[in-house]
Amino acid sequence: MVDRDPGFNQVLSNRLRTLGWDLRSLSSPATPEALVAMRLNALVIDLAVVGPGSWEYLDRVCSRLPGLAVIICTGPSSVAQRVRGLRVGADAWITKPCHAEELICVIEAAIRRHRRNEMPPLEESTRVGQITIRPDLYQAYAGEISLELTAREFEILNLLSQSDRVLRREEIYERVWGYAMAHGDRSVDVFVRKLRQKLRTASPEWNYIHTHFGVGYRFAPEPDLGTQGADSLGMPELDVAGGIPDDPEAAARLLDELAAPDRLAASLID
Amino acid sequence: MVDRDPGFNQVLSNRLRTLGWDLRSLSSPATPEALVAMRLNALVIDLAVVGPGSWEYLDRVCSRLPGLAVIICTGPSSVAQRVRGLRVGADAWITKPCHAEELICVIEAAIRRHRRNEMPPLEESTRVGQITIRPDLYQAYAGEISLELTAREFEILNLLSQSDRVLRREEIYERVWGYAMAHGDRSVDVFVRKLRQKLRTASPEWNYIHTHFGVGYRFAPEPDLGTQGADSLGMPELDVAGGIPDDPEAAARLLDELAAPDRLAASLID
DNA sequence: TTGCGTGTAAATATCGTGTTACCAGACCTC
DNA sequence: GAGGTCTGGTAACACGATATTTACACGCAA
Repeated sequence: MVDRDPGFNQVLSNRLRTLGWDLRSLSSPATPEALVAMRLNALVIDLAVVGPGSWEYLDRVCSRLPGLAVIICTGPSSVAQRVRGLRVGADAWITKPCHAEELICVIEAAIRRHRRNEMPPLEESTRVGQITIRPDLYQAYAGEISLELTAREFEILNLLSQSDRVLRREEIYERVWGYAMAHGDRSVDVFVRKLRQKLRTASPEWNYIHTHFGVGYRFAPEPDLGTQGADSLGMPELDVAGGIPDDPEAAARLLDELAAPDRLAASLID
Repeated sequence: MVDRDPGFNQVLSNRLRTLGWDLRSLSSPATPEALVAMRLNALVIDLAVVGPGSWEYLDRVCSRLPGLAVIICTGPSSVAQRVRGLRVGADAWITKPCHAEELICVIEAAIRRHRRNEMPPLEESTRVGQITIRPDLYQAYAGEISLELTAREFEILNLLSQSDRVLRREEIYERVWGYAMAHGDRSVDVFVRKLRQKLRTASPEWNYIHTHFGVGYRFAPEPDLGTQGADSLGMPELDVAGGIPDDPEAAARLLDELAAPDRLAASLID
């Protein structure tokens, strides 16, 4: 944003920050090259700040950054001025004073247009344990060989792998299926079973999906300690990844477990 | 244009015709399907003509034709209304009365943004497998001989070949046809079949388009190992690239396939 | 009209999904 | 710790969803 009005600046930056936008506020126009370096999505500019030579400046900016959304937000103007600004390459012209919300909508509309035909954000493949998850191929691999996951299996694995928390069945169902889980539905269990089977055949010495009894499932790649290490310690390793869960119910359960250590082993069937 | 004001209509149509635009003037809103059939670049609409249900109508139009530039040109309105219109998907909101010239500039700006992203700058001929894709001729070749692709077939092939990802049908449809795919539409499947057939006759020993069940299609030229020695052996050559998998389950599956060769083709749809 | 490209409809083949039933293990109460 | 109850794991199966293919109708242009 290039603007000198402190109030306008304040209102807009507050609103945008709560929306999670990254705003840079300047009180004088930057060179087109500087704008390129900023890697902007949109530019909101008050022509009064630019002063004489506005049209030339605007022209240079628009031709240097054809993909940039340019919104002119300035004081009273004539039709001829607005026509000229739009012809030069601006995407919209807003007359001050204006509502912040309306300006934001106009910016969004301009960016939306620009974004529409861009290739979707390249989803990176992630490695977890011995498994590679490739969202671009809707598939997971152990080394080079595919796990042959179905679409739904992949979505569940992908969801689980993106979080260290314990996910309740209802949560999983709602995020994968897209609607609320019916009471008594065991679909998630069944798919977790299929996933586990395919994970086990592809990478037998690791455990990936852990059961939290009465709660849900948690994804965490862990080398399979093969049942021999646990006895020697005399007590199971207490390593709830991520510490105390955010979910108050799960936290309460954890505290219960700490208070009754004799029942701890049972809760970690993993 | 959807508007009932005769004067406004007259002025605008005169001006647009001298600019060489093709204008269709309606006095009542058309269904999204009718708009699709018109193959428009932009839609200028007075919400007063739509009456109640304007937002729903606007929503349907914008989601059905994501590539259409929508300009709302209507009487006095509140900030909330304008915000809502823009949020739903309109590109601009002009308040009547307005200057024809300014409205035209706004339309131009919206179309300009839309057009900019339409044609990928890539005009070079690319080679994939045994096929050469020539965007400048709208045609693909195997060596010197043309595949005789139709325009739509070529566009789909060109789109697929530019990405290694799995592309969902809706994605393919929207980028090739230019508007949202109707539910249950199988056009993409049919064109993929025609493409596959032409690719197979031109280059039988390669596979190009791979099906990802429940997801979509992916383009990747891969030499097709097998199917040519099959007759002499009386059994399909089982040479899945990489030989027999280490994974016991996959190996078992291969043995199953050997036992029931008639099901082999189906299992190799990839 | 004919020919061509395009899109729809229907038949078929195949695969995936989710239900169900049953069993094993875990939890709770006593 | 024993018995009852509940939760989760497993397998089989029927149904529904999805893909492929063929055939055909429509629109457009020569």
